[in-house]
Amino acid sequence: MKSEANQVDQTSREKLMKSAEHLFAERGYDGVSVRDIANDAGVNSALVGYYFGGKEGLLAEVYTQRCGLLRDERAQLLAEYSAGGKTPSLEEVLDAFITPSLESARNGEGRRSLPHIRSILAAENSSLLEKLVAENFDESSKIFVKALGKCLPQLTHEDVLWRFHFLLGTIYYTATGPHRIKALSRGRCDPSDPAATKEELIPFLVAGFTAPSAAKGNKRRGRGRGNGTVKS
Amino acid sequence: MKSEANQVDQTSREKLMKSAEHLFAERGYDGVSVRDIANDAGVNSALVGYYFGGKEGLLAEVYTQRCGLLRDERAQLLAEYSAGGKTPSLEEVLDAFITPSLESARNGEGRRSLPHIRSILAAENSSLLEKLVAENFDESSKIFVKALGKCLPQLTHEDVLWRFHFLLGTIYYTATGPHRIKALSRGRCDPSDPAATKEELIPFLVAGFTAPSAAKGNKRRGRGRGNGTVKS
DNA sequence: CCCTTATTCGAACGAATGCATAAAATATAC
DNA sequence: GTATATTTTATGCATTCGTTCGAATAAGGG
Repeated sequence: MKSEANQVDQTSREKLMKSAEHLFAERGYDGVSVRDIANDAGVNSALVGYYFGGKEGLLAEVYTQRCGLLRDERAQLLAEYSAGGKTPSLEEVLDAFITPSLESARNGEGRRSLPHIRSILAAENSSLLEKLVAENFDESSKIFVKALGKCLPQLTHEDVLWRFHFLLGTIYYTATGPHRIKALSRGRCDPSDPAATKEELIPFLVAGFTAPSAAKGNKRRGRGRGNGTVKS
Repeated sequence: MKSEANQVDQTSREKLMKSAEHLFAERGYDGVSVRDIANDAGVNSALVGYYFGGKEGLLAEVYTQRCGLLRDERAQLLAEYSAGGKTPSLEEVLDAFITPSLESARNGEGRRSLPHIRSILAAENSSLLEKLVAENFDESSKIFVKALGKCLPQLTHEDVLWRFHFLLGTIYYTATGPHRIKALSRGRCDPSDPAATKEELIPFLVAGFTAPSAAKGNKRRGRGRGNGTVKS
């Protein structure tokens, strides 16, 4: 036992990052002061400047680290589904992408913090965020978009991108605003339950992704209304 | 000519609300000061206290007004689709719900501000937001959930709620984080174009909503994986 | 032991915040 | 014209913000 980050023996730097992640996810970037974070971590607030150069640096560090974990988990799951050179099914690709997002509770106790932080920053601090996203996520996204495209050869690249965008929306909203559906359903739909969420989300997404292409370039895409009308 | 809110003849109150909507949507609640808003509106900052009782009151006023407009637009579209006692199709219900969200640019020039504001508040000021949402939206949501359920009798109520939740995610994320897909597609997918977004979103959602039920109670739900695997 | 380096701490800074108040300006009524 | 009510402006206040600085403490090598 080398007492790395086992339990009690955290360095001040680690304490700060942990508290920052927690508080940023809970109250947003502008909603939390450096003093709040340092207080929650039980260290002096000047350490934020010492270790991270300032509040923004602390945020960037937290975000980058979290992104790395998430990205690795996703890549590993995708690799498992691709074992033996097999091409993963659409369901499997979606599962590999979604599962780590819903269960990002493993390391420490960080509630589903990354998507939460991410969606907060999208609004509050968009300039900094865009840089962080580009640095940490674009590459990972491209891998999954490619995997999705391989499952869906009948779609244009743009179709896949659009639907990937919608997929992101469902994930982020599930992390950000779970209260509304919980209230509407009187507690019976609980987006904070990863298993239940996945059970509902995957079939929804599979069907959405396999819908006929909507690209304009697709001259003959039969539409009219497709099967839009449901027998009622 | 009563010079209500025609064009140039805005009252200071209106100017404040307009600027507040704009700035809140752009930088978040904590990210904007009362002075910023008043400055942008070209009026004195004390008017915020005079007219709205403070910053929170201003936000509540903006949010409530915007919600009312959105709710009315949605209701009107749904009524149009229900003309003559006919039951609207799934596509039509979705269209009635989505279109006003994507095009909330009409009044003034407010970019798609409401979903943006909404998603910001979800993180920043959740206590105030939850009250506002409950006051302004729950009733409207129930109407659409009911309309959706009528289109999808084979689904359980919980299924419909879950999918409605996913639908909200796609809308909010489209309003909040359009940059990522725009960058990934090198500008060819533009979520700020309502028509293009709808053309992609509606087929995706129709397919997702008509997917077989995923409810656990539904013992016999037909196929194990549906058409999840695509011919490749 | 001393000396160097890395950390931690308390205090303070200027700037910006939300809010309240009083005076000035304008409109309205008589 | 005068008095009253409404709207706008200007200013001040107490607080909090992120950051910086110098001193105090801990750690380690010679």
